[in-house]
Formats: sequence, structure tokens, C-alpha cells
Amino acid sequence: MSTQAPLELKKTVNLPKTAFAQKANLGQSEPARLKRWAEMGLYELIRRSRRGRERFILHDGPPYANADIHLGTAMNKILKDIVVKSRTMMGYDSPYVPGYDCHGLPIEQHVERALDKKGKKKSDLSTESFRRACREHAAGALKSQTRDFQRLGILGLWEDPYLTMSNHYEAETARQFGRFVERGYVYKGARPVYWCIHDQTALAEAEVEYREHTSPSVYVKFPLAEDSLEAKTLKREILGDEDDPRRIFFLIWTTTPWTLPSNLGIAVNPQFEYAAIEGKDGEVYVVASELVTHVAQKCGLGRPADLTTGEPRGQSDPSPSAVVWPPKVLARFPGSRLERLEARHAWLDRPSLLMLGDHVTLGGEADAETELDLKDARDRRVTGKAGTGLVHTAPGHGHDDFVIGKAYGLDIYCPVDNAGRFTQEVEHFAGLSVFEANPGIVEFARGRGALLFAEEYAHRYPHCWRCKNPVIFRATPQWFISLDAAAAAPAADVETDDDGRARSNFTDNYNEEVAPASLRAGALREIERVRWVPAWGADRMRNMQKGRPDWCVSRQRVWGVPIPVFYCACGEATASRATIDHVADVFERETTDAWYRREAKELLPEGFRCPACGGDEFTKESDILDVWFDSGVSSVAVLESYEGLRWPADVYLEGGDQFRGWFNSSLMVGLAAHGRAPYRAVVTHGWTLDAQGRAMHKSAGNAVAPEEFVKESGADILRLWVTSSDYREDMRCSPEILSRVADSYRKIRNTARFALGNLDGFDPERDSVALGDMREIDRWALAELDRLIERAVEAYKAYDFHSVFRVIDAFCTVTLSARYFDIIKDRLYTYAPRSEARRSAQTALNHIADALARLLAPVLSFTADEIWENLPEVKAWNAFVADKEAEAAGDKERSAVTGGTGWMPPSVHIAEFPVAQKVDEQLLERWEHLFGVRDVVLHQLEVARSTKTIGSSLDAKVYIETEGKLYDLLSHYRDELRFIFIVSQVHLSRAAKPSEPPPKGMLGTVLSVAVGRADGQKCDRCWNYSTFVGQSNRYPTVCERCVEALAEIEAEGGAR
RNA sequence: CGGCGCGAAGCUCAGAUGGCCGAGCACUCGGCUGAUAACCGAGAGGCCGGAGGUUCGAGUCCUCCCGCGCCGACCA
Repeated sequence: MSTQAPLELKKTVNLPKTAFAQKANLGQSEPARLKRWAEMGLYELIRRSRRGRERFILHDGPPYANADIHLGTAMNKILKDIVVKSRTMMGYDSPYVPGYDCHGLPIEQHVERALDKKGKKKSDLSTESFRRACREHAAGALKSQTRDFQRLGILGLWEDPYLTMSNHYEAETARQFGRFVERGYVYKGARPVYWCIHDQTALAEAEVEYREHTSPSVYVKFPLAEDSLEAKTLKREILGDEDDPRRIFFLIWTTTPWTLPSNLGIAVNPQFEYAAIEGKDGEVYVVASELVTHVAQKCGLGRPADLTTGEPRGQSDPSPSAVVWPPKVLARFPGSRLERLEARHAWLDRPSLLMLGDHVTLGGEADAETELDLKDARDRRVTGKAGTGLVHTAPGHGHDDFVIGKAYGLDIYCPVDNAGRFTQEVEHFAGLSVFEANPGIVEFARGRGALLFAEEYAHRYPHCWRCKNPVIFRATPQWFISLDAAAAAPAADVETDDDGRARSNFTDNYNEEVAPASLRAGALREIERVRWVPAWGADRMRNMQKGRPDWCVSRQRVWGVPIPVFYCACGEATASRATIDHVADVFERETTDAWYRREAKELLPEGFRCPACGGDEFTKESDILDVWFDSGVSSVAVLESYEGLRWPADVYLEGGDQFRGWFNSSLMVGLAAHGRAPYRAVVTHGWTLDAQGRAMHKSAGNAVAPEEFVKESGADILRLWVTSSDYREDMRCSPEILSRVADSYRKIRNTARFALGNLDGFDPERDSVALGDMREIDRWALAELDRLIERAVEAYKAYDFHSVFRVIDAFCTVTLSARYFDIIKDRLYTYAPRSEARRSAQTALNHIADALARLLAPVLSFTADEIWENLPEVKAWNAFVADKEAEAAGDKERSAVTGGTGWMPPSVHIAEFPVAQKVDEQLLERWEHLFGVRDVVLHQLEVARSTKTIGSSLDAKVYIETEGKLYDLLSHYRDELRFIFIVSQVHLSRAAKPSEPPPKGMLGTVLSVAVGRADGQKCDRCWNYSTFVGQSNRYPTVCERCVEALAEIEAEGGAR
């Protein structure tokens, strides 16, 4: 017994102490940590630590370098970061090279708008300076995006991201186009695009705005070509006699009469019923059955006299529509009956083919220009009927017309020049602008007797966003990549022409064994080899490949990679691997600016001559490549050029919108380059929605701005949101949801804090207790930890991140906070600091804190690192290092560091996931039963509280009566029970009578729990009740356990 | 309209092979005041989007419908 004065009880209690703050203050602490990471070169340290390990490559899909990032972009990058970090912690060498998509229309538009504000126009600038402005804009945008991504805690090669506008990338893009050419996939064709005849430029859908416009609405008849067998059969069906003198006409309707000279066909819907009706002058017209009345009314069929007088036909039905006698229907037949019949053009000596198409509607407007905007057409379909159910088809002047025309092998005929004037081949109207020609064409048709009706028609029509003039649809020459052409056999340089295919050698690195018969076939084969997460991705990809038309890679733009093709004066197009590689080498040195700066001659190999005519005068193609082609090239341009990466990637991870986008274009390039998919697995995530499940739009005001939120609440909260939601589905986000996430964060943080706080002064090397010597509940906690490690790592492997969240969250809330921590508090606080009982718990806590930091690191990248540096081993090592440094600097004042000096990584992100020990299942099972009993006890305590028998659970003494196996179990833990239940005393007794029949599980046996006041008095130190209190002279207010602990503390030198 | 997906407590999610729908958070109430802008407990809260069908029995299987999202763009 000490001769010193008794200790002050309060000071002998070991309360938690840690530098790990309860309040995270992420808004400030995260930037500070980012700075430290940058200073220590964390990403580089990680790379070095994984050198020589098996690689795992996530290939970044480049976000568009236009505007600031939005929530979806943030989520995408966070998910990628979680993948990379988790694979790194599994031990892989998993570098991350971020990228940016820098070319494309939105940047052009942005630059144009900026010019607008300065009162300038695109045409005021040279192409070179316009492109320079685009380049600068992209550079600025990607810089600010980089800052935002870094702020989210995403680790990667930010100093050297890949840019689709870099020299090498642009060169590689051109080279890859050359691969497609070489394999014979590239051909030149035509395709209709929006065209502004005023600005003489192609327009994107986004550059078109719909305005009110009045067009001539005309009903025109196309005669059946009677000479074929099929036509005769039809005639017999309708008229009963193939020699009947009456002629059959197909009635079409259009609001763009100027496209009539380009008519090559008539589309009908195979689902609709059509009727042959009696028309004027003994003619027979074919129209959709449902529109017979409408057409009759418009065209004055039936009883023209009544139409003109407007006199009601019958008293019973005075409505205006009733004035028309429905014309006599001669026959009805499905639309499919008409397929491939031939009509004659309404006035030209040319056939017009009958085709089947689902785009044909009964609402009218199934017309070249307007049908493209489906929503618009749908809206109007409801408002009223128009048309005939037969659609005038000019493949050179409409999207649907183009598609159906292609399917039926029609020409993409477009006798209209850049200025919107008919070319010489158009009889009667050559040289006229199409809009000027409209009235003339109507009159001409009337004169030929082909016109049944014409009127003015007000509707919404696409206009140019810049000059506000109405636009037209016009087919222009385009480069296509064929999906069905078989890869060509090796051949010498051969150029492409309008319908030809370029042919050349296979490249060296092409995998001929898996060479696909065609891109489509290759794609379908590769889809089966790729792992899709979620699995339905394969279905979606497969379905998409099946019906896809050829890939049009031409864009009539300037901000992109030029299509490296030359045209000889003789009309021959030159594109071969040799010429393209030559151009690419120039791009490699000078970027694609060279294309606009240099003459064709300077871009071709010296002395190059046209293979067709031997000429040496060339012009350059003015189209650029589709930006999807750009980004599709990334696997080759990036994976094969950055050190540490490799082709193919292990995984691509993007939103579901990329099936048709990057996943597809990457697959195409992969097939052309290597005959394989560029990815082994494809993970897709959903869209970000608001609380109501609506898509987020800046304009709708429901968008969560990531930078703002991060500044306020921290990136870790946003990262936890990403992890807590199931990304495979659409993800909802709102202030409420984020607030729930912040709750979870606080719980996890507090849990870690409790562990760290109770490790104050714990030196793992010196103080750890061997597993076999630990208290059983501590071993239980470690067994639970092992189970957590197993599950969490498994979930990380499966990209099942929200399961990671679930198991960690459950571990923190239930296993630790509600059970383990609550129970061991007594031991941690009241036992002597160095007692084995306390060190046993600390040993478990140390493992737990360490494992939590590692398991959380991919998700809570900042907080996990903060936990990490508060771990005893890490603190010790850091202090050791600091000490060595001080020593080296001649600072003798510093005291030697005590404790472990084992190496610990300076950041958790260099560390690896913990390895689970074999889980002791029997121990876990025993404790599940104990916790089952605990639940019953807790419930009874609650009852006792409600009757004011007790307040704190330590006021209680619990009486348990049971029998059988349960009694045996509890009896084995007899002395532990009061701690497990957190009560002062437990009285266990065997139930008088065993239950019968034997219930399932031990908890079903007889178990009665009663609660009373604890015996004795409350110990001033540990707050447990004990009859011992008062018996110690030195510490009269304290229980027997505390007397013992105090003696130990005094022996060790008093209160800390 | 076509392809794909989703719809379960206020929120985020578990609910292989059909068998009384669970957890955490939030909420309400209570306890504690030695994790304290913490901690512990209890309670309440679900026509499992709707309607049919198969079945002794359906959140789960089938059909149809409704709502929402992505894709079908020279958007990325």
C-alpha cells in the first residue's frame, strides 16, 4: 500500500484520448490532405510500391472537355477511383491515366457563342484560328475539370492525362482510320443531313430550332406501273379484271413539294389496312383505310357538288364532315400487300418503289423533314389527321427516307446543291432554289393532272439557329464504316471510290486467327467473351449490334481529326495505309493543324501520284471524323503508349449511355486494330436522378452541384453516397439523401474514433496480447472482423460497392457500437492501463481500427487516411522517422522514440487490404446465442425502466432462470454475463422443469428474465453496484475490482 | 414507337431454387451524461407500382397495364 495520498478517482479512469477529431470538418481538412498527398507524391509512391505486381488496368472513358463536371461525372470518376484503389489494395499494380475528350461540336458551338458576344462570326475567322480557339477552350475546361476531379480525392496521373487533341492522339486517330481503310471497311456514300442553304453548312440536330412555318400541303397521285405481273394481280384483286381501263394511283401527301423531283419510292405501313377507293374521273386511289374520309374531304371525292355548296346531306347529321359521301371502297388489303410493287413517278419517267416501313403513321407529317423529330411528330399525331398513309420517299431528303431507301437499295438521290438550288439534271426547275421552286412544282403537278389538292399548311419546321432561315434535308457525300463487309484480303494500295472499298495489307499486330468476317460478326462474337456488369449489358449490346446501320464517320465540321483522304483532279479518292500513315506522322509532329495549314502536296509522300491517272494535283477532304471515332481509338492510343498500361484493359466503367457510344466505338476500333474487344469487362452505372426519380437537369433546378456540395460537406460524403447507392440502377440524390449519408458517415467516423481513443498509449509490439490469451469477447470481435474482411473484399472484387457499404455500416453500428464497444467500455475505462484485461481489448481494437482504415480507404479516401495516421503503429513509425530526421539535423533535444519501429506506409493508399484469419464459426455461433439472451435481458431492463425500478442498467441485478443447453452455455459464461448485459449483478439458476417438447434452437428453451435493484452500493469509480463498497479504508467509496485496479495503478506510478 | 433497365417502410438497401417481408438511418418515446453537436434501448411505420393468371400458397413465376430512366443524335 502506497504511502502517498489516495488518488483522485476521476483521474484514474482511462478515458478515450485521440487527435482524431469527432467533427470531421471535411471542407477544410480534405484540401489540406490533398496538399500533403501532392507534396509526398502519393500517386508515384503507390506506383513504386506496386512495381512488378500483376497489373489491373481500368481504362478511363474521357469526359467531354466542355463545361464543369456535374454529379453524374463526379459519380463516374468516384466509381473508377474506387475500382482502382480497391484493386491496388488487393495488391495489383493498377495505374490510372485519366483522359479528356477534346474535339467535337459542343466546343465549336461554345466558341461560336463566345464569338457572337464579341460581335464576330465563325466565318470571320480562318479555320486555323477558329480551331485554335476551340483548342484553347478545351484546354481551359479540362484544366478546371482536373481540379474538380482531384478535389474528389481521385488519384491518378493528373500531370499527364491523355487528351484526344494531343499530337500523338490525333496522329493515332488518323492511323486507326487507316486500319479500317486497310481492312476494307471504309467506303464513301451519301447521307442526308440538316443543311442550311443560307449559311451553306451542315447543321447538327442541336443547331436546329423549330419555328412556325407555312408550307404548301399537297396530295399527289402516283400511277401504278401496270406492266408487271404483280401489278396485274393487284389490278385483278381491286377491279376484278386486269384489263379494266380504270387506272390505279397511290396517293401521297407532302409538305415539301420541292422534294417530289427526288422521289424514288412510296412507303406504307405493313400494319395498316389500305383501301382502294373510287376517285375522280374513273380513277382508283389507294389510301389508308382510316384516312379515306379525310382524303375524300380534302380532295373532294365522292360528291364534289355537295362539297362546294356545303349543303348538309341529311337532316340527321348536319356536321360538315357528313356532306361528303364516303367514296366507294373497292377493296381492302394490308399494307404488306403492296411491298415492292412499282409505281411511276407522278410526272417523271422514272419508277417509284412501294416499300414497307414502320415509320409511316396515320397522323401525317411522316414527311422528310419533320419526321426526324419523333416527339414533335407524335405530339401532332394526336392533334389531328393529315396525309394518306402513304409516304412520299426521297432518300436524299429525309432520315427515314434514307434508312428505308437504303434497305430497299434505292439511290441516295439529291439533285440539290450547297446553295439549295436544283442541279441541271432536274427538268423544268434546274437552277431554282428549292423554296422558290415550291409554287412552280405545285402548279406543274396540277398541270400534269397529278395534283389532287393543295393548301397552305402551318406547322413547326426546323430552322437554322444562326440565320433563322428554314433548313432542308440534303444528302451529302460521307465516309462510312461498313459493318457487314468482310475484312479484305491483302492487296496493294488501292483507293476508295464512291462505291468501292479500300483494300490493303493486314497490319502486323492484327490477330488473324480471330479476324472477324465483318465488324458486326466480330462484335457479336466478342460480346460473348466480355464480362458485363450487370449481366444484361450483353443483351443490350447484342441487340444494338444486330440492327445497326453502317457507321457514318464523316462530320462536316472543323474541330476534330480530318479524314485523311485526298482527291485527285480526276475524281479519284486516295486513302491507303501508306498515305494515311504519312499524314499521321505529320500530325504527330504538328497536330492536325497541319491539315489546315499545309497543302495536300506537303501532306502526301514525296512524289506521290494518283494511282488512277498519274496526276499530282490533289485536294484535301474537308470532313472530320466523328468524335466517337476519336474516343474509340483511346484503347490503342493510350493503353499502348503509356508506360505501365497494356492492351486490352481489364475494365471499362461508364454510364449506360455509352453502350451506343464509347463501348461501341471502342469495340469497333479494337476489332479493326487487333480483332478483339479492347476490354475484358464492362461495368455500367445508371443515371443520377433527383429525389422524385426525375432526371437531373440544370434547367430543372433539381441538380446537385458536386463542387458546391464538396466544398460544404466534403468529398468523402459524396463518395459515401456513391457507395451507399446501387450504381447499377439509376441513383437518386437529394439534400435529404445526402443528409442520411452524412449520418452514416458520422457513425463510421465515431466508431473509428472510439477505437483510436482507447488505443492511446497502446504500443502494439509491447502491449499486444496473444490471441489465445485474449478474452473471449475480444476474440469474438476479431472473428466478426474476419468475417467483415472476407465479405468486404469479396464485394470489392465483384464491383459490388454498395455491399461494401452495407457490411461495413452494419459492422460499425451493430457489431461494434451497439455490442462490442458498449460492453468493453467498462474494462477499458476502469481496469489498470497495462492490465492484461485491458490490453486484450486494445489488441482487438488495434486490429479493428487498422482493418477499418484499409477497408474504407477506397471509399472514404480522406477519412481512412486520417484514421491511418492515428494508428499506434503508424504514429510510432512516423515519430521514429521524424526522430531520425531530427537526429540527422543535429537536434539532440529530441527524446528517443519508444515502441515499434516497424515500417508502415505513409498513407493508407499504399497499404493493402487486411487478410482475414480463418473465421471461428463455433465461437461466433456461441456468441450469437449469448446476444440472443442479451436482447431478452435488454427488453426486460426496458420494462424495469418504465416502472422506474432502474434508470441506468447498472442499477440492475438480473435474475435468469433457464435449463438445458442454454443453461450450460450461460453457466459457462457465468462471470462474464454482468458485463455482457452491462448490469451490476446476474443471478443464474436452473429452471425447475425442462421445457417440452424440445424447441428449435436453444433460445426456445425455458428462459425467464427478471430485473431488480442491484445489491450493495454504487461504486464511485466504475458505477457498478457492489456490496464491497465501504470495506476499503483507503478507497471507501469503491468496489473490489476498483480497489485492485487502483493498487495496480499506484504501483505503476499513479494516475496518468 | 423499338431496345434495355428500374418500381419493397420517409431515405438507402437485404429478401438464391415461390412458404408468416428484414436491416441501418430518419421519426417518436425512454435511459445515460466517462465516445457528449456523442452513446444505449424500446416503439411506431409496408394494399412489396396496378390488374389479372398459375399455385394449397406469389415481393418472388407468367400476361397485360401504369410510372420513371437510358439508348434509338453530326450530344458526349
